[in-house]
Amino acid sequence: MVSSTRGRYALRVLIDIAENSHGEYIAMKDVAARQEISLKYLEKILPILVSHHLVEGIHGKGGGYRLSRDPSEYTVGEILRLTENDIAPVACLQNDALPCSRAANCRTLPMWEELDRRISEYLDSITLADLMRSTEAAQDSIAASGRV
Amino acid sequence: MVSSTRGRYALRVLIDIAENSHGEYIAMKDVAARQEISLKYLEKILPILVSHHLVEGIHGKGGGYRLSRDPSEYTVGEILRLTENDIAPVACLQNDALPCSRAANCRTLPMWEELDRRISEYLDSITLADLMRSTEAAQDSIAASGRV
DNA sequence: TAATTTACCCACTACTTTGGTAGGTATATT
DNA sequence: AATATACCTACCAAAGTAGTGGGTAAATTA
Repeated sequence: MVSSTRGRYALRVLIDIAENSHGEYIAMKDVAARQEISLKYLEKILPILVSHHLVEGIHGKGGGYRLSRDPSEYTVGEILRLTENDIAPVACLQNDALPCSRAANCRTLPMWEELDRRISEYLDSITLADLMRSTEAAQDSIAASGRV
Repeated sequence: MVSSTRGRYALRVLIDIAENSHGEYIAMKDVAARQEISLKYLEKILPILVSHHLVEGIHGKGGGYRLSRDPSEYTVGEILRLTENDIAPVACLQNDALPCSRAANCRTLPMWEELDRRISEYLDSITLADLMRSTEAAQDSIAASGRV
């Protein structure tokens, strides 16, 4: 699994903040309701985003979170690398992997490396701005209208 | 994780059989020794390959396994789909996934679908024959020789 | 026929990750 | 002072991973 709920929820939260805010702070209570994600679980994900300066949070009434940058300046790859343990497709390519004594003669390693490269390349090519307002339904309606 | 040890070992076993056999049966004891994988664990993986007719096994002295087809007729994607629970990069695209009520409005689903498509396309484009004799070392020596 | 070698089968276990929940504290606003 | 919010720590249930142990069945060889 490249992405578990933690990474996927992180993406959805950031998109929700981007879509519902124009600089003001958004309460997680509202995001949780809109995204149908438990508030308690969101509270475990947000500190990761705060500590890496993807969002800024303020306490107290009227508080919440806002993005630190423009949506076009976040890539999906960056967000997943922070929230997932590792996005490598196989254990031997994970950051904490022990060196493998068979690596130099491994018949499959070059393939895994190329797959890893392709996954990263794709995820790094997509920004939060690309994801905003993007849905299957929207794409279908574009297709139906002939605007393809 | 796209591939756990089960799928990776399955690939290595099939490559080992392909490289060390010319039609005769190869004992798992020997594959286990060459690949440094526990024989007991291999014995859990092979029945999966037998039941899907990727290999044929015979009992008794001189027995073992051999490939059912030419190495060029196995794709990595096919092998991993049999040995891994699922190679989808996210839970909502797995075969046994429950329908998601948010799918039509999900901002991230099209991206996950495209990622899934790219992973499958790549893994389906590589055959066992491609992997045989392929190593980093071999690629390095090709590069060093200027034969790139 | 007996011994040996191999595939094959079933039960069990230790460990890690995932996806949460519970209950509270700190901080800011009204 | 009351309220609303972020933030923190601990805990838990379920599932998946990566095995091990202890056999049985079938084929070959001596």
